Amino acid sequence: MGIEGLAPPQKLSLDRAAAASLRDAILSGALAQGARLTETRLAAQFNMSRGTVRAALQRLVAEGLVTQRPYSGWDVAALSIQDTWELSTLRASLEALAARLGAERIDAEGRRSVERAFDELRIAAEGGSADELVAADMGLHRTLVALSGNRRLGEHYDLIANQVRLYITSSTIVVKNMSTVVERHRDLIEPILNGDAVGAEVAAKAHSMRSGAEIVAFLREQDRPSKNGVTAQEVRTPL
Amino acid sequence: MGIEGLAPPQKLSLDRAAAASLRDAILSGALAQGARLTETRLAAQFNMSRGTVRAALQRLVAEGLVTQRPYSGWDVAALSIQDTWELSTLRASLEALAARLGAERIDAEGRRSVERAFDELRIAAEGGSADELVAADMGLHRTLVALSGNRRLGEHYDLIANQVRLYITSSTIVVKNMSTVVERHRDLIEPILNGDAVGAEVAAKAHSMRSGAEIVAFLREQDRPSKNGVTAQEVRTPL
DNA sequence: CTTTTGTTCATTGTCGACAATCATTCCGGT
DNA sequence: ACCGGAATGATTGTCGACAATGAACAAAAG
Repeated sequence: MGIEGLAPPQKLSLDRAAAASLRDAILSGALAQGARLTETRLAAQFNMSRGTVRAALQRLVAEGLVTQRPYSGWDVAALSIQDTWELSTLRASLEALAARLGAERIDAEGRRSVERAFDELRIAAEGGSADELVAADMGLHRTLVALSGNRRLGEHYDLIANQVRLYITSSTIVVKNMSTVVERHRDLIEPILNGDAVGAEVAAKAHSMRSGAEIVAFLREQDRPSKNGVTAQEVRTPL
Repeated sequence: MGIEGLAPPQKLSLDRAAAASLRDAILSGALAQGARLTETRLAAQFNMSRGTVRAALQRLVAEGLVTQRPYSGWDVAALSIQDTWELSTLRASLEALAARLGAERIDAEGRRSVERAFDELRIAAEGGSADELVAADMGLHRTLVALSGNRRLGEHYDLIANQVRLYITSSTIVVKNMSTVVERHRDLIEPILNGDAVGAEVAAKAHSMRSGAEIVAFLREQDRPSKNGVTAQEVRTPL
């Protein structure tokens, strides 16, 4: 047994670090959807070789945050309304699966982790910023997915959740009613905590579908002409 | 509108070509699970630079067919029984979703494509080889997924289906009863062709879960000690 | 003999330079 | 003015060399 509470100083390889930096920039909205990414410029900004940023970009392609057009360039992924529908549908399906599995195998420690995440959400809903609320929301969902005990499910969920974040942060969706958020998540976690597998599955699907439908409705309402990333604004804030 | 069934002569970039070659070798079983892959040797065999094979390997990592151990090496993915369970569960969920969506929006052309794929399966079941049967089976399922109209669902499904292929081909699972295969798939496609969404979802989940359970049972029966890729046999046939 | 430490070697990580490709621009012809 | 095609510039694709790292082995201490 190692020394308690002493994590190894994880040294990321350069390309991983670069990928992390780019990922943050994209998910925070600093890099707009559809923005062009050139290897040379990134290499200069990051003080590293082009091959290294190339590796980083390929990682992000695998995550669905960047698209590669051969011999032409790399773009920050631009999501159409069709894409948001696809992502919402997929997310609902995966969360429903996770909820069912989680309810089947939840134990004392699992309950604690869920309740802890739920408390964080409550706190954020009362006095936190919008960003904190979004973070707590995603944190709770991630906790539920982890509860399923299915590592691959978690991986695929992360991929999708990250892409969902793409348009959540970019469009700064405001939550109408803070207390509603808490209520909804209480309904979501209750059957899981009770070990009610089918109830959890139903609740999770309803929860995800509703939030997905709301996002799609919000984007439709905006009626922005960026059906396919036509806007392609440049970088909002420099790296 | 282009000429029917005439795809442009896609010249893959070198790293894509290398990735394709490696993918084939892995999925065909020529490269055993857990086999070590060294950049230098592959570069020599493929007559290309190390950086290029590196890019190819990274693609395969994203597909879940290869694992990367930093500063240490690349391995062909080795799946434990836990992994097969995870993959089966995920696949079942995605196929159920696809079946429901497909049943909701099927049209005349969709019906034709499904029936065509089903015919191929029937033919393969009667007079084809085992490989052909597996290919037709996967083809039918892929057709159903495409029917959902959800591109991302297709992408995630492909990732999982490829990993499933990893242990299907490696363990050469033999089908006991050819006619059973056809029967089962008839039950699967019938509600979809009828536009029965909930029936399709139920049938698809049942179909996938059963096949997954059978595979897990088969692997358990084999009781091979490769719980975590400990076997790590070398390359069976040279590239 | 076991455990720890030092060393060597194979392999990955990173880099800068050159080649292939694509998008644009410019020019001549009509 | 309009259109086609060649030149041009920018960007990605590919390569070989050097540095950093980890794993296996050997040596020394207990």
